[in-house]
Amino acid sequence: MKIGYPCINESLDCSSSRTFRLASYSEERLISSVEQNLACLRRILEYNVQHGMLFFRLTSGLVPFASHQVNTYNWQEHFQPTFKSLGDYIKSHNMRISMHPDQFVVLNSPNEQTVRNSIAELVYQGSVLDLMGLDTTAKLQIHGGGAYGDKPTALNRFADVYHTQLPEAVKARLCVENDDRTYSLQDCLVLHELTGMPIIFDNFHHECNSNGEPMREAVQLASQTWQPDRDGILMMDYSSQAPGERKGKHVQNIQEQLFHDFLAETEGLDMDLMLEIKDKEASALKAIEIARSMGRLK
DNA sequence: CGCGGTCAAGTGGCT
DNA sequence: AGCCACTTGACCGCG
Repeated sequence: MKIGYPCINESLDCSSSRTFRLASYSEERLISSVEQNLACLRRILEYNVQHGMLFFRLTSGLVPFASHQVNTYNWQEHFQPTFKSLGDYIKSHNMRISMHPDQFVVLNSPNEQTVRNSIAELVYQGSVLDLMGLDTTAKLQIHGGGAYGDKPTALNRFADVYHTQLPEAVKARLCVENDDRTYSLQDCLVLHELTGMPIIFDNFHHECNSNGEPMREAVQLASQTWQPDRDGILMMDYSSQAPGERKGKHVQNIQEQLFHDFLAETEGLDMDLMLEIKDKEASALKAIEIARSMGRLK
């Protein structure tokens, strides 16, 4: 098991997602931002290794406007050595990496332009992992998208786009994650049947939106969609409800008892855990201690 | 230098 | 009808 956190390290005084407004786009600004982002990413990865956190989600903002038409610069070539070096560091420390394209990536949108933009974004994010030289256990996770009042049709539209429009380099990394209101684990299993994509399982979304499967059974169902030699072991997002807040809001700090209970419930199941908790590495560090105390982590 | 408005992009649930 | 949340705030102009 590896444990990590997404995108941002709050202990370090740098961000790996520096950007700028579209109105102030320039090649110089782009190059300067990417340089700073990759330098910060290096520091974050080093911090993670020092603290035993071997699962990390790269921010979508590493390369500003990477999939926007304004950006015609060949940043792939310019930064290839830097990406390669980062990838070598990741591999030499046996880290697991994911990326999570944001909510604007909707493969089953009825709007063709939205689909085209979504594919361009997936190509960008996949190319970051490719440039790093990471194998296909490094994943891109997206949600099922909208239902548009007719979920079966929307699911089929997703599968059609998957088969007819996605490059192989994206398909090799793409995973679907159950979301908290539209596409439950069962819906994702349908998508898995239609496409072969593995399912990234989110325990908190499952608590918000499911068909009643007990947590252990749900983890096992998702785990079965991962081909070990192609995909690696199950990736999971872990979180819990912020007490007193509206349903679906992520907690600020890890609730240690709930995390302990989750590990007890999933004993013997292999997975890597991404802690989607607001305070980032602070909770990831606590989670690592708990997992160690339960013999789930060295 | 701190604050508030705004920023490439989508969708659905809540108030 | 508009706001909010979502895996993640950061930028920019103004006082």
